[in-house]
Amino acid sequence: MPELPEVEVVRRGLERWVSGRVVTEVEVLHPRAVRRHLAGGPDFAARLKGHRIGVTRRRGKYLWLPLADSPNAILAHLGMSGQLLVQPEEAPDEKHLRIRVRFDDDQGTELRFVDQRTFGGLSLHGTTADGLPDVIAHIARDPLDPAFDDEAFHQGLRRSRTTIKRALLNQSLISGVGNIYADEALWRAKLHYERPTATFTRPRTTELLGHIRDVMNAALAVGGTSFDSLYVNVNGESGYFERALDAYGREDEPCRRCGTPMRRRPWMNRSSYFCPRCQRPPRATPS
DNA sequence: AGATCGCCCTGCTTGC
DNA sequence: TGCAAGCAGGGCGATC
Repeated sequence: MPELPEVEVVRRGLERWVSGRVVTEVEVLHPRAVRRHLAGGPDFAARLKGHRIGVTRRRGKYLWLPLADSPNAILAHLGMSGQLLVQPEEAPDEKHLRIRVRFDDDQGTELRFVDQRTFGGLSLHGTTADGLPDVIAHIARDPLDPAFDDEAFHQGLRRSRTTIKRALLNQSLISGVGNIYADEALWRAKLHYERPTATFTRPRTTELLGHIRDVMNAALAVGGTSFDSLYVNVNGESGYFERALDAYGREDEPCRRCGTPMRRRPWMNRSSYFCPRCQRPPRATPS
């Protein structure tokens, strides 16, 4: 499932292949794909028609395409299974094609939103003074944002009465970290997912942030290659499927540091993967 | 008001 | 072999 690095790969692909083009027609093939656009599919389509796409932007796992000639932006979230594809117009429709956007030029390609599980979607929103779609004003900056405030994040951890993995998945504290990268970063930092955040020292927070950035940048480096090719460019798959993971999905496999079998624990209706030796649980907390 | 939990959705895997 | 349950899980709204 796409997390920050995969979404950034998609953003770059859209910047290369979609920014600057003018929309002529929008087809909404599944209402759930525009459920965040409260006025509905026909309104979504009508309000895009004739507008030029600006430079794509991203925060966390959200990306958006500002309309160059209006104060609005197309907001996109890929959810669990969403893809934004730039396809030849004559390519057959994908099985789970939800939205099609056509352009007025001679490039011969169109933008397609394809999403099997329909957790993702597109919607149109007004933007705040800094260009952010108004409905994601509560989403914190992500750790790859140059303006991310490490000290504010640390103070946020200290203030919260929660545990570290919950905090990492709280998109209003830090955005772009999902279940996979949370487990990867905690493994690298040798931290158990149930560690209380209130006792974090500044060096511990700094080290954890470093691991989060390292693992994201490594994934981005893999996914961000071969940007000349349209195919690799816009679906982001090359980075996603070849990603080397140290923790996520490695139940019963040896820890790459100490060889101890990795464990999986049910957690918040999903799973946490960790090394029982490298990542000791806090005292008086069931592991 | 901050923290937690249920729900949305489909296809693949697992187990009886 | 067939069916049902389990699992994947981000984000939002309801609830405590």
